[in-house]
Amino acid sequence: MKIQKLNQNKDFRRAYAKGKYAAHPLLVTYAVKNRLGESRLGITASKKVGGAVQRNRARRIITAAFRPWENKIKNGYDIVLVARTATTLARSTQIEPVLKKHLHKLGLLEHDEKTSSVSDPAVPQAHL
RNA sequence: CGAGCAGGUGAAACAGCAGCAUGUACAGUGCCGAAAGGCCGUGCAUGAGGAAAGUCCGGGCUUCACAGGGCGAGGGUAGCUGCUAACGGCAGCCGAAGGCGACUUUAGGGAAAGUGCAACAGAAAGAUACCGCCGUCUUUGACGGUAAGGAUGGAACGGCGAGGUAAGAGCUCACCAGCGUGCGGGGAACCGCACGGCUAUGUAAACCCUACCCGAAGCAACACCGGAAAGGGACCGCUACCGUUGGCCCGACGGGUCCCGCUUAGGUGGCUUGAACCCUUUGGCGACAAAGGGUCUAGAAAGAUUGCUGUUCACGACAGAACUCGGCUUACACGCCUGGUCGCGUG
RNA sequence: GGGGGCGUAACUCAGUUGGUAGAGUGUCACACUGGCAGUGUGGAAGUCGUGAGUUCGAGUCUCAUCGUCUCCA
Repeated sequence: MKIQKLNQNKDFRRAYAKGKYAAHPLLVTYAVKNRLGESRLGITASKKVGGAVQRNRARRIITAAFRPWENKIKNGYDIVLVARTATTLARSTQIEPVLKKHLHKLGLLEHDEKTSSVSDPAVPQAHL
């Protein structure tokens, strides 16, 4: 199942206002049901994250972390992934467990196998 | 060897796996569509910067306005000569300031066209006598002369010395500074010399004057496709039926087709071959120009070179194209190259 | 991507031709009251976002820079 892109401002605002969310210093995930019969994904990095270089990097890391889960998402959801300041300093391998935990918590995976609770990875420090 | 000056250049490298965008080739009688075309797969090629940034200037391009010329308003620039498509940019030179020097910095036209302002202080801020000095008289003062001295200030009829005088003063003279005229040099800014009257404060990044330049807006421009709801025009019909107005009749409106058209969701183009880049030669002090040869080098639309692993080193700064080009300004870890200068030592 | 504005006391704002920076609210002290509120009197509080330049002298003029708001689909 190919995930569509979410690009309308009204859809983002609907996700923030009505959706369920899960938060972590590296990533915030919002999810809300839509009536399209397919799922859509939006990734945002606000100006608070940094300049264009930092925001592009944050988006790329989150895209890379999301790729393994792309085919396992339930249909009919709008998902919004929000980058934070610490995301710029992280690696995609550190983002992925956070995303997995969030997807489980929000019930977005098709085969909801019972996983052992994932421990939060440490937030990277600035000098790394 | 040390210190310092100027210019140029690079912007970590390599390998493996996975992945993204564009172009191209091939394949499936695959999927969507009336069609044009789009989507899906595999291979190959290409894929951010010196500042891509700030948006401070100047162009290309597009739309609107506009016959041509003049005057005015508003804005900009300001030594001279050149370079350039153009510029407020660049090069060389001149003047001024700084440095032992290599060299650096410089909004650097006009204040005798006019107006304004110069707080406080000071007698007085281009016009003047407060104290002082000198002279005269009707002598606790008045009048006249005087800018050498005091005091105020950022700035006070140029500075300093000598002569001169009642005391003084470019009144006279030497030197310096400034202004004007003449001669000589230079392409010009300007420089040098001579003479003259001895006078004019500062501010034009205050108004202003002089010379030159400028139509406005910007790719979210604009063009095309498409065209919801309302509206306008033309034609058809003016008959039947229905509704509204009306007590009723007549009449009016609501009808159909075509065209125009504001705004709006969406799509396509604009979108990358260009004052382009690289090399060589020639001309020029240089900016740059000319000739010859070679190359095609991002073009997205929520927005593309990234994730993970490994190796090496100098251990990686500032930072991400969005129509495009030439500059300026600002940010920045380090490395390399070239040419001058000063000091010390040795020959 | 491209236009336009605004930064002054803790807060909200004034500040005409450059010449000692003000107002209201708040805050502090004192007085009126037995105490509080309220009123009155007096006081403190400012690198004028930052850095250069012009000028004798910049909140004001010029340039650069930082932050913030807003408009254009």
